Amino acid sequence: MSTRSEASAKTRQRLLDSALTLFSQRGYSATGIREILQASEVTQPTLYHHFADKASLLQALIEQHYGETHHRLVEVVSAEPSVTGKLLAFVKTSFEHCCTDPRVPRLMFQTYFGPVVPEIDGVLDKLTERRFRLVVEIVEVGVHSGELSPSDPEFLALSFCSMVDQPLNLFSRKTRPKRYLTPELAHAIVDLFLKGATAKK
Amino acid sequence: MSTRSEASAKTRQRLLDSALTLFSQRGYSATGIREILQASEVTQPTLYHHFADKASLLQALIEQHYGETHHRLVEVVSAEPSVTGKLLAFVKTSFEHCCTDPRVPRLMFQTYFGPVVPEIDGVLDKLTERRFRLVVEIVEVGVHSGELSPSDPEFLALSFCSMVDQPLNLFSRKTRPKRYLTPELAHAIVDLFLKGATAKK
DNA sequence: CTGAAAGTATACCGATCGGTATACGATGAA
DNA sequence: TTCATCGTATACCGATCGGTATACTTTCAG
Repeated sequence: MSTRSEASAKTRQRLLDSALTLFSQRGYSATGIREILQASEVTQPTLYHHFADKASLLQALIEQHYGETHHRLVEVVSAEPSVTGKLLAFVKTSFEHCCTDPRVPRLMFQTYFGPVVPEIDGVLDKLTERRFRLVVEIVEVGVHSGELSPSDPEFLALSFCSMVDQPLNLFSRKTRPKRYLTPELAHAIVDLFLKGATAKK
Repeated sequence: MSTRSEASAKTRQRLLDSALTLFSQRGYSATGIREILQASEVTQPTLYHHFADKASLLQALIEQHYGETHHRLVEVVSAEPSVTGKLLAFVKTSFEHCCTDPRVPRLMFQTYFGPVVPEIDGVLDKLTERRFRLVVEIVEVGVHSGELSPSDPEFLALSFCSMVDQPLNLFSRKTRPKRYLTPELAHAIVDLFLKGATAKK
């Protein structure tokens, strides 16, 4: 049992955790390495023992959390047979992730929509595209089966993602995202996407 | 004819223009004052003659452009009698503004969604809320008249704004937003919002 | 037992940050 | 003509930035 490497991994994780907190609040470029050191109670040489530089910290965070999130997303979507079920699972799972740790989506949106971070440019685009493709695939099935109207699947997916991601982005900034990102809101979004806002006679 | 104050105003405008370009690209905190000076071909004392500090530059930019944009938005929305017409005018005008100068929405989204800028905190929230209220009012009329389904107007407005703003945010980053933010897309968004994605029989 | 890994403590590097000080040149309004 | 305004040029301030160097413990693995 290697107590040694356990402690090492714990130190590394403490660094990542502090970086996640600070990056998601103040942003990457506005967060100093010293702040991360102080928050994680680690000295500077130790940080550079675990990570090559500041950018590597951000990269490690993005890849770790994006990987976990996407894996889970594919899982729950696959488990649902119907198009409606897949869409609902997509929204609910996205909401749940945000409620579990709002820092993660906060960092993602912040890095994606915020100022360009040259060291990361491209990586985030690929990961975001992957998530978007997941929705496109769901919608394509619906269009082909005649369940959805014969619109451009890319347009439908864009609009659906917008209806999901904008609230995610907005409410991940609040102190208690759970108050807003409810299962009821998830249902309402899918319902509006499918049926529209026009009154039924 | 005051050639003197004309030149002064021109210098001030050159500073604002360079700041808008740089802030919208690299972000507020990542943009140095020296970069702005170099881009606008002005010396440091001159900058501090026109503006108290770096934050005042950002504040001036936000108030100026947000004011103009909102004024125009209220104008075109009021000119349309129907709810559908108002919504369409809202989207089209928002798109047009972005095509005219993508730096403006880029700066807005960047400042709003990006890292917190303490000097500006609160100002942007108020301005964004004002725009949101405009949509809520439109939707409320539709709900009361029976034109729209009896849902929560705040929810409908949130979803509608999401469908508009997310593409705005995404495409304002592209080199030629005009390629994406077309009148056809504006129509499609309003149509989807009203009728939903479910196939009609 | 030994030596590499993981850690602390401290000091330093060059560069850049936002902002200020000083001295002086041009110009237009009074 | 006088004088405040608008401007340039240049140098400087203290602080912080990301990152490195050095020297010294502690601890587990081979």
